Amino acid sequence: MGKTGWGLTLDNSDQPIEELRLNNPAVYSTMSPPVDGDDKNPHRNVVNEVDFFSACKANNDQNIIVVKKENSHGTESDVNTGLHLLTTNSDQSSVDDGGSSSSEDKQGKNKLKILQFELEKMSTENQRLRGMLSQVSNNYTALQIHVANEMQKQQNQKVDHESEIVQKQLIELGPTSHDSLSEERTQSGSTLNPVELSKNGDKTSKRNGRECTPDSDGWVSNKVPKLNLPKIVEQSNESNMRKARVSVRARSEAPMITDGCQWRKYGQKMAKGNPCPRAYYRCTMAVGCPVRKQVQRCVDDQSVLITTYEGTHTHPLPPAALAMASTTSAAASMLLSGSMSSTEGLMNQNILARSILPSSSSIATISASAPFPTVTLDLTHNPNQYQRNNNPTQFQVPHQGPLLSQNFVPTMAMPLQSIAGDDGATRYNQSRFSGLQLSHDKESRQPLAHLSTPPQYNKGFADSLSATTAAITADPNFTAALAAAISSIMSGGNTTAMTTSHVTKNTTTTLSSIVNNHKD
DNA sequence: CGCCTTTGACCTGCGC
DNA sequence: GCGCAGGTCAAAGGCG
Repeated sequence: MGKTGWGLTLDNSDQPIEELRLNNPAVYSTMSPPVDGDDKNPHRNVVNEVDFFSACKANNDQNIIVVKKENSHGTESDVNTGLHLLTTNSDQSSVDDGGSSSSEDKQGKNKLKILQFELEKMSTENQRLRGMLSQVSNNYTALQIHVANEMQKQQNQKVDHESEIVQKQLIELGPTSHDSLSEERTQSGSTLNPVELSKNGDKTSKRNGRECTPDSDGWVSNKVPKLNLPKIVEQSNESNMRKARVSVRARSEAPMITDGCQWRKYGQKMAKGNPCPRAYYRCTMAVGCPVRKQVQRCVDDQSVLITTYEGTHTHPLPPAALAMASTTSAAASMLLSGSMSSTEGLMNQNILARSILPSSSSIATISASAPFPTVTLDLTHNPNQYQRNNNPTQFQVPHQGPLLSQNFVPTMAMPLQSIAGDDGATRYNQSRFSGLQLSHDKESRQPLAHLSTPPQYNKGFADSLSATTAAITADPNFTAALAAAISSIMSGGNTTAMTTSHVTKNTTTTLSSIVNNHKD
């Protein structure tokens, strides 16, 4: 993997010029052929390499001029210049050292002006990079939702196909084999006519039927007629979507975390073993949106709010809601795709672990226990403490035996965390993931109270993507993590939507360079 | 007046 | 079959 040393940090507006001087030569030393002092004319190449963004051409043209001056003095034979303007100025001053004091003043003023100009230029560049990062973030979350929807569509088609085959078999075999086929369908996890199910007194079939039939899941009203087979097939997919749950544990004094969506409370129940009632909400941002969530305080630590999301939004989401929605949607989709077979499921859980919970500082638990596969994101942990004891680049599948070691690819969990507080950087430091733990028994997972973060951190999710961007740009490590995520995803083949954007592509190049710089 | 919350009733699945 | 628990519905009331 070739290193690209784009040395600009995303939040360098306040940085001294010296840092830029140190970093920028790396860009040219790595992204363009080495420029020797007496080369014919490397500047054109340099410009081409620097020209990440078309809008930047004017600035680069400025660079050309300055670089020519630089080399014309011949004071730095091995300068890989580009933005190396300070060197130019110092060179000039050194040439004019023998002049009068007034000329020194002029030189000083010129130097100052050039410095100011350079600073402004960098600030502009930085702002543009921030904007692009924000756009990348938006694109990525949108892409996540799109992928989730596509996966759901594929599942729908698959189940529809199975349904057709079953219907053909029913026609061919006649009514006598009807019941046995129903049983087969039940056990294979495909759709089953609930009327036939009710005929079947076998308890095993009944249990399977709960997992596979639409009426078993609350997405579809219990009172909905259940005789129409195609409808049931359709509903079954919907209920499949609903089965996957994403649970978020966060400290909050508020009765409900603000995740950018509008919710309507439709019920409240006392759950067994918990003195705090469980509240049921459904999304009201669009009519018919199937997304629901349950909110309940943790029995062991009532400052911890457990929010469980189910379903996928069927409507456009505001930026503030995209992070959470895409996270839950992706988690649900991947969990569902992972439920196809045990091997595939395990594999997909690994993918899930990487794509949903990878950022390195929160506990994530995937529960495969019935009736609903659930991913739990634990945002209540102090990442610094936890990271001392857990290698953030590894995650475990306890029931699988050997430790599966993988490099994390931070993705969706970061915007999720980033909206979890008021101050971006602080929020991130307090809530970023500290590790990943996969478990097949959600009941056995105990909250780690000793790792708690201060309760004030999660007074409510700030519903601003700009806040997310601020959090990203404020922390270079976070930036690197995000860069790794995006560049990894894009280089890994998920580039269909992203490559359509020139800005996005360039930003990814930039971000991947940031990652490499951080690795160094 | 419309939206939201509250709350008791109801339905369903599951264990015994 | 019965009871329990989870989940949902819908009427009633509150609030802006």
